[in-house]
Amino acid sequence: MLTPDETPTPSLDDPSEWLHAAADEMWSLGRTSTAERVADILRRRITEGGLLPGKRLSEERYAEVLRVSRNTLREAFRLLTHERLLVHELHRGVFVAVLDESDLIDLYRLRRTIECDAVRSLTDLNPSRLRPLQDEVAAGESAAKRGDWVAVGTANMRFHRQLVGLAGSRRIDEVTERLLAELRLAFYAVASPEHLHAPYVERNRAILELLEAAETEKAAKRLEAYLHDSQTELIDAVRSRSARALA
Amino acid sequence: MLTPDETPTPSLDDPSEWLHAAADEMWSLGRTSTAERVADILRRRITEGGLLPGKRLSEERYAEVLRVSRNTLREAFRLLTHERLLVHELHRGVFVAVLDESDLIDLYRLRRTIECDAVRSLTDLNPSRLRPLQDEVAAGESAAKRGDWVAVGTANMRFHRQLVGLAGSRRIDEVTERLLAELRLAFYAVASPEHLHAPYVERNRAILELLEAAETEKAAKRLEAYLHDSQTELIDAVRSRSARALA
DNA sequence: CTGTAGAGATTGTTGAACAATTCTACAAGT
DNA sequence: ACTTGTAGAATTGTTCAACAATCTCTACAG
Repeated sequence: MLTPDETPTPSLDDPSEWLHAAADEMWSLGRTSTAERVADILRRRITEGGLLPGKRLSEERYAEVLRVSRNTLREAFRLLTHERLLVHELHRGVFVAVLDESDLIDLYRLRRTIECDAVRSLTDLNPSRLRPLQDEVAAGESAAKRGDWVAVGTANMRFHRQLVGLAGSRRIDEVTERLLAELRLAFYAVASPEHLHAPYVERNRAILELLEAAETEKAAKRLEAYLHDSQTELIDAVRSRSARALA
Repeated sequence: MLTPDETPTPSLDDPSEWLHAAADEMWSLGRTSTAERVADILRRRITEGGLLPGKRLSEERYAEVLRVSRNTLREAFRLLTHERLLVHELHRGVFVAVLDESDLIDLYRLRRTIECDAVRSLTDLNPSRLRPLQDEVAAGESAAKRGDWVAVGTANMRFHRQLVGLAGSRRIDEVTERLLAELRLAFYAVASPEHLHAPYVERNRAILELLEAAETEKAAKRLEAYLHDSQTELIDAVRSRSARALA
């Protein structure tokens, strides 16, 4: 992982605009702690690409705009740091995490073991439990048809989350959750989600159909190939993007 | 996971004693943040069995004895909460985590996939990298010979951490780290570590020797059996312990 | 151009205060 | 005996202001 020093900190985000709407939401909705609500807002802002990797988040500024104390904001920062969306450096502050190529390789490495193992564990699965997967595949296909590539991306994420969820392990779900959240950082950092997500809509369907036919081993193999290809595509995209950034 | 309400909160820990020594350490050593140093102290206290599962940690009391502000202490609590050593309940405080049987099953489930996959990935491994494993096996054997079962337990933990480390993945290492920390909660909650750790000293050696012979698949199979047996033994131990607690 | 000193800015930590919520104990009713 | 309700105590949640510790950046000397 690159430290924020090495990146020319793209600072395209002006909190004074979008945060006002969010600040209202803060105090209307919510039965959780204030820190968690702050974290929710920032998390969404990060995963939706509003806060770019490398950006430093000033305590003073964000505390003021979100109208919470610095202590509470720091609490929210801790939450997001643990989710790896932010990185914290002593006496320097928190930054939106920056993933380099080795991070992507590492993430996919873990993702392959977790997801494939989850699929392989699905012996005699009640077909009704595949329903959420079917829904997500359908959502992805319809989104692709109307060219909504952001929706395709989220449907894809949800498909894989549901897939792992079939294994029925709380901790595996959690690891997957964090994994995908971190990966999203990279997805939103590349230019065209279309090229990145399009081919995987039908591959998800293929995996689903194998599961419906109770061909777990074949499904796992397909998934492994899927993840391999996805990894190389994403890395290529990030590479070409950083090449463009240098030019 | 049981909520603290359901357990008769074993409250055998008196901070006023052991914490004074720790409080000195606080301000002598350390180049990290105060919160992290506090977390280190509490973590060690928990994983070494001084703070029993279910125990509630009062903010006021611990802040006073450790001589840090409540805000800083809460930051430390949050660190440990994310490591799953503590659980936080809104407006009720933090408690040392309590693992039930389903947690143990879940932990071992994840542990099997992670560790076995790590071993299976070890094709053409440089034999010199097995050195740390050999050291830990030796440490375990010598500790067993002199009856130091706590040392056997830690050597065992370190062996498995090193084993996973051979895969060379930062995130897999992290998941393993958290996994083993959480498992230690259960290990220290049972009475006799001897019965629990003794048989695994030689099983670790067997796995090591298979790796030395480059028999990765056989090693993985052995490891899987190891983890299966370890799981049932641990669960039995916890069961008999809770049965005793009821009597 | 390089290195460094010092001023300015930012984070780290504290302690006190008050609000919000939970816990405790006891009284009343069934 | 058991539940229910309700004050009051105790504890956590959150804020604020201040200061300490550390980093960053500018300006200047070499």
